[in-house]
Amino acid sequence: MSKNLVIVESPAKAKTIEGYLGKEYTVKSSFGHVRDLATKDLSIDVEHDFKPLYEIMPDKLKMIKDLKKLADSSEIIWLATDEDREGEAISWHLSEVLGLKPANTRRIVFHEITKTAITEAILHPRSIDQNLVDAQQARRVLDRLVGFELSPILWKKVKPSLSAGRVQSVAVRLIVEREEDIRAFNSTFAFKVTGIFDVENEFGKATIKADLPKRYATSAEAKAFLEICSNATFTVADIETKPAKRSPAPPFTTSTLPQEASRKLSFSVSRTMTVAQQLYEAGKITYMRTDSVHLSLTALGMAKEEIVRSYGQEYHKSRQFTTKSKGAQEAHEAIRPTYLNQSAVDGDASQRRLYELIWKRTIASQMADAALEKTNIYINISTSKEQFVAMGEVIKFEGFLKVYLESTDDESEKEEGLLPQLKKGELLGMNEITAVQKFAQPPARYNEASLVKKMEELGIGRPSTYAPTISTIQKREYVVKEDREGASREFEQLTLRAGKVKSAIRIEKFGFEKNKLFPTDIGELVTRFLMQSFIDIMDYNFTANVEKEFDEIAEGLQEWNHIIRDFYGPFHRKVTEALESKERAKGEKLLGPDPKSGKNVYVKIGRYGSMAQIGETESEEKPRFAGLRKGQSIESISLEEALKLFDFPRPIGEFEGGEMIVGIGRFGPYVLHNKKFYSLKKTDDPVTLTADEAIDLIVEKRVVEANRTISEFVERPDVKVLNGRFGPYISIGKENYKIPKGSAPASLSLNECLEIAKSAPPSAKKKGFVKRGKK
DNA sequence: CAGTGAGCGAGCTTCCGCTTGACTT
Repeated sequence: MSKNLVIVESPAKAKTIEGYLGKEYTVKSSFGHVRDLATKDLSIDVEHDFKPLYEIMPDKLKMIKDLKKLADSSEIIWLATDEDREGEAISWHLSEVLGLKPANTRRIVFHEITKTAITEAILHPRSIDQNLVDAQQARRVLDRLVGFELSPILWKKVKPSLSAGRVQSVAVRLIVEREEDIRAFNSTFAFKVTGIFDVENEFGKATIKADLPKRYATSAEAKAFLEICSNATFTVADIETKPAKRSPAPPFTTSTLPQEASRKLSFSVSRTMTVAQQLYEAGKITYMRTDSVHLSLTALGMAKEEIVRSYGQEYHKSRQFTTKSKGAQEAHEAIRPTYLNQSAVDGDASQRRLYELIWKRTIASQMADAALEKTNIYINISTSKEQFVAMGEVIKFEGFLKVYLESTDDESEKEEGLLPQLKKGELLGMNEITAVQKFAQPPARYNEASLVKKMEELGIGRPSTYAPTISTIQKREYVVKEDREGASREFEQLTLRAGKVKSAIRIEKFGFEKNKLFPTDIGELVTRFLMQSFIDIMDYNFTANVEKEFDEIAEGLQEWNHIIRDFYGPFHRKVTEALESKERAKGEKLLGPDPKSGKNVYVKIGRYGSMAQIGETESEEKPRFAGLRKGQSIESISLEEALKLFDFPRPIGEFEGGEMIVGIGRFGPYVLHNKKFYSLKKTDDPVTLTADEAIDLIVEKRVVEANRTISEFVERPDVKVLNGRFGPYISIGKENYKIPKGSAPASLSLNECLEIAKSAPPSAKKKGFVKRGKK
């Protein structure tokens, strides 16, 4: 048994550190938090200074038992959790549950995982900072109070199983409000004039493209301008060149990495985080959940060496960036390769690509500025006071651009290249001038990565929760991520060529969206509901404001339960008020009368989601109901579309003596035949589906079913080897089992199947192990 | 997996932040 026990948060870190410390030290990890508020009810004694009721998390019980054994037999216990609020709290909870004594307990922190940093930390231990721990308790208690008092209001007043919280509700609000802005957006237009001119001088022949800074509001004005140009001469009025520089972006954090991985690699936020985790565990990159852009001295040194070696001294420039985001805690470094001389790693394609991105970004951040030369050429029009301007950009020294350039979300980036050589006063030949009707763009919808960016800006959520929060608001069906078809519109293009102005009407596509976040009916309804009664919690600055209070607790200027008391009083009154006074929110909307019956047609939110209704709920005669289909919403559905929903179920013919009926169910449109259900394909339309198409569906499914069974056993009809979505598996009754690698599924005997089932680990679906956010 | 929606009432749901696996049909 070694003399010293060191406890860190992550097992990967523990492994590395153990190597640095030698055999006098055993290094273990806590796997994050070990104790939390009990899961049942509030678990906060509101009457007695908000005393929290803590409980060891069920999946940590065994680990704590093992740690306790080790701690009891060690001379000194070193608590080396992260140096931030949550890390301090983990150390405190550990010392409580392990029964550590101050005499032989040391709290240490280090900022980078190197032998020097760790030995240095061991030389300068301190004790647990109770103020910082209290700031964390305040954070934890506040989140529980908000979440567990708001959610039940939604269950009663909107729909069961909904949730609300300090972070998720504000994230949903961002998406709802962006959608409202887009709906309210009035697309104005203006005519943009561009000229193409011919150049012919001692440097050769070329063309030059130049824009008119002035835009014209109407087609008539644009046309008048082109006509003025038709017999004008064009001369170079002025040539302006000025040097410019461009600097590299800071190294990655948990917010910027998914943004770039989304833009450059089309990764979702969760995929980026999963792959980054794999790289971290393989020792390839530093920790991936960080809000810091700081690089260690070791990293700076490695970067310099690599850059000088590969590109030369003049490409290197040492930079240290400072973190600007609200509420950053900086317990870690920026995300960077562990070894900067490795520009590539082994692994699957995702790992290699993400690593390359991280490597380039880190290296570029330590490289020299790019030197540019910007050129503006102004072109006079003999018949007008307006001027055309051509803009060009030439790279004089690549600097960091040799390695990496950050992308932007704005796709309409200007390409500014090299301009032909010209002289002041030179005459240009007019090739053509166009005036194109350009529509203004509405605000852009969020995608996952840009939502993370916005949340970081507002200080909402933490690096470890960005990805889970995004999946929570989708699982609760407040938000959907999807593609939407755009629409087409006409625009006018006027062209001046050979002295004549011609007008053409063209068609452009616009509004196409891919993988964007849209609010659902329920998301909009819940946001509206919470905004009415809990505007302060929905405020974009709520988190930033409470963070200031937590900081005061951390500095010892305030008692944590006083802060909570001041918050809880008014908050709880509003909760009671909302429960007593507010009506059930249904988001009901009247679409108009049903032409057949004359009764009103409504859309509203019911227990199972959005639905349409014909007739009144209060009337003697029961109303008819029909669920809205996927992609339809209360906000956008028309009366005609709503009425179509009542055409189901619809008989469409017979097959093998049984009637076929098309219907729309919870899982989308289907055909019912002989008590069996057949889902329609995405391309099939339930309104127009014919009997022949339905028969195709039935036959097709039968083929799949026939291929599903690999083997059956006469002795045990409940045991089967089947083909599933994830490959072959064994099904016994209602349980399914994985087939171990190396055994051929088709040749498994009944005994072998039963053996596999027996030795299989127990199902993880037991209570208490269901992951957050999953249903 | 499969067609609900009124109202009654049982018993359930829910937060954020720190960490990894286990395992899906």
